[in-house]
Amino acid sequence: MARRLQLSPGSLSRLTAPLIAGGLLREVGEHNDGRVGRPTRLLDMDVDAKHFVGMKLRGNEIIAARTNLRGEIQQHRSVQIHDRSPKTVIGQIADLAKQVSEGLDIDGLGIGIGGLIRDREYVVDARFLGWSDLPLARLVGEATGIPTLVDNDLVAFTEYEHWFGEGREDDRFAVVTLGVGTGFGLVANGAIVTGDDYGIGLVGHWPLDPTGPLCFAGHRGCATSVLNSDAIARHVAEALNRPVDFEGALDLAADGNPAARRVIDDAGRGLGRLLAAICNLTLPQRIIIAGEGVRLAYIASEAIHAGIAADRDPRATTPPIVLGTKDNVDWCRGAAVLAIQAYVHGKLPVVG
Amino acid sequence: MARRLQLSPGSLSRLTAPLIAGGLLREVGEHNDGRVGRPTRLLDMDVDAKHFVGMKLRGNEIIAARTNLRGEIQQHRSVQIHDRSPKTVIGQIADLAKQVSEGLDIDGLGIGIGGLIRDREYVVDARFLGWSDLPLARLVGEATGIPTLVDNDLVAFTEYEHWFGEGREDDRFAVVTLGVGTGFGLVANGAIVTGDDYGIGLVGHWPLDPTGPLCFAGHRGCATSVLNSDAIARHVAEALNRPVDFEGALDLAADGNPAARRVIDDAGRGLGRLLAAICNLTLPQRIIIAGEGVRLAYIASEAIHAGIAADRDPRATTPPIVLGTKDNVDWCRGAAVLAIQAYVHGKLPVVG
DNA sequence: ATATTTAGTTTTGACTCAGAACTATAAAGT
DNA sequence: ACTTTATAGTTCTGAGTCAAAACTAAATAT
Repeated sequence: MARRLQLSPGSLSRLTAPLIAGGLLREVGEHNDGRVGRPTRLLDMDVDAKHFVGMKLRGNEIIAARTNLRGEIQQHRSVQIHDRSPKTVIGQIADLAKQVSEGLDIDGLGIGIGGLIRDREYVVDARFLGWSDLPLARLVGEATGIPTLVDNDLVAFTEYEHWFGEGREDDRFAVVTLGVGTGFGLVANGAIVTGDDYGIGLVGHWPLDPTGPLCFAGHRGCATSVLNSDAIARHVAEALNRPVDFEGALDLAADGNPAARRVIDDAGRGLGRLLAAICNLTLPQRIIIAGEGVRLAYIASEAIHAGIAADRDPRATTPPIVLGTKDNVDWCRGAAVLAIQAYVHGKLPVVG
Repeated sequence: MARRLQLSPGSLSRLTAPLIAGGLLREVGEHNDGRVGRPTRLLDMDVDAKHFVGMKLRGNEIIAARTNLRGEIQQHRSVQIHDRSPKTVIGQIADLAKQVSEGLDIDGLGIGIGGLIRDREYVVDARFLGWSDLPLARLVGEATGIPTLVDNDLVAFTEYEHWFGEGREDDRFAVVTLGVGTGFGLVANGAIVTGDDYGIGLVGHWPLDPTGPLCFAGHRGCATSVLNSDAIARHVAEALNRPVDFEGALDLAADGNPAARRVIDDAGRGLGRLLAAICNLTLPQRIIIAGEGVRLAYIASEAIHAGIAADRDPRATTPPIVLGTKDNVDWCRGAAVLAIQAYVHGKLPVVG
């Protein structure tokens, strides 16, 4: 279905011709829904015409994936970080890029990092790696020969959802990630909302429960103390007086263990209040919850909706809340989208 | 200073010629900063070439103002509402429009209402007037002969700040209004953020203080119970056991009365926490505080900053907070901007 | 077999833009 | 006082884009 969005058929021919010649678009058969007349020639992007690599840097691990033009993962691999010095890590990045490319030509490399990044190039501050003021994109570009872009991992993840994920139809949506930290990303008026502070972790100590436990920084019932997977595991372990990890805590809650249920529901209610705040301030058309700890949102669904209801006007409509996977490779798709966007916009940096 | 923003001088000539001929642009002398060469011919908008009227509808009052193309007020007037039937109010609107126009040709009329408005035309729900599903813009257009647009009062106010006010340089800013209700407006990525729920009063019951008083709806320490001017006056009056109004309460706090100071500081701290939430979620470049109750923000400045600090990462930078006036006529400028925008975009509705 | 309907391409004319050529107006040099 | 130089601003020109029209292609309907 060659839908001509606001474009005359003449212009469409003119514009698609070079893309077909260049191998980016391809005719994929014909379509005729029983009506009279010549059938339409279906055009589809040849999403495998180009390849990109996305990587997520964590404190002790690099995850890498090769994707096509749509951010779909074709190959992935990870490696442990033992030495956090930029030189060593950049060497590991270059090796990993070579491994996941499998000899294919890579058009761009995107890297997502939890921290403060400037201009999709400089790591201003990434404390979990001990890095600051590092021109990472240029260094990796030189080491790999691939045009490279860097950004905050949540920016990258949000861009993925915006271009190819659950938010692709929306002009306005929010992303919340659960795990060892709580992340937030926002798209409004068709573009991601960022600022100089982005990457500090602005919702990490959001007050969720005035009667909740204290976090290390002294906030009562903040996201870190109520919602983080470590905190949840710890609270359940303390209640049961035996070691429990995050997944174990969720299992117990799902099986009806009252102590675990209470901790999980407190977390769910807190998350709901955060979602209510997001809805009240940013009026999203959709909320996407993802991250390693997303299973919490599946198990505490009722508590989440109770938390939302507590802080919203009863007349307000709550947008659909979609839950993603806990797969860590998803972060790589986000990182790859940084490169895909630069490719599409003709903004890929020149290497060498 | 004819700055050609991304435009060749040739195009600039072509584009400005019809605007000068149409009377919208005007040459206002020459300028030569001592350098060699022909001096630049300065162009300025003839802001008085067109006239607009903005009105704010409240429960018992209509405020109207005539403005120029820049939303600057040239004349204003108000009238009491005794009968809230649409027919009567529309008649008053028409009278008021005629009075403030003073015989001048009015190019557009904007109306701001606290409530749910659709398509800048329909009043879906304005409970303080008891109106619902009223095609107000069309009816007023017919009654006055002036192309008319309606929108939520906060949308209108935010658009004013966006086009001509404190936010005109920013791509991203927030507006908070204080008074008998708490209002919130957001501009992100260069455009206002609204949704179907806008107009319900989404921050009205925002939780500000877990130990605060209860509001009528049963929320502890919500914006209605902590921040509303009525609530503040009541709390001070109860503490002093004598009648006090909002301005009186502020006067007492400014003079150092401990009970008043405590109520005002609680309100300021609560407002600060709301501002912190806004900053954490929307990363504004500026926060504008206005409304009838804005004096609270002047008097409780320290408490506000303490409230912000409580809920923000210490590394985060807080944007400039600018305080507006408590003048009710400001709302009319917002309403007029609705018409100015429609005029500039060529979207003024046809009347008759 | 011909007509009709829908899809898609090529042609055409209107329009926009940047750059070049040109005109206007100042200060600086002789 | 006249010429030169620098800057501002207009008009002209050629490239590019677009929608509409004319035309070609491929299906069903009669």
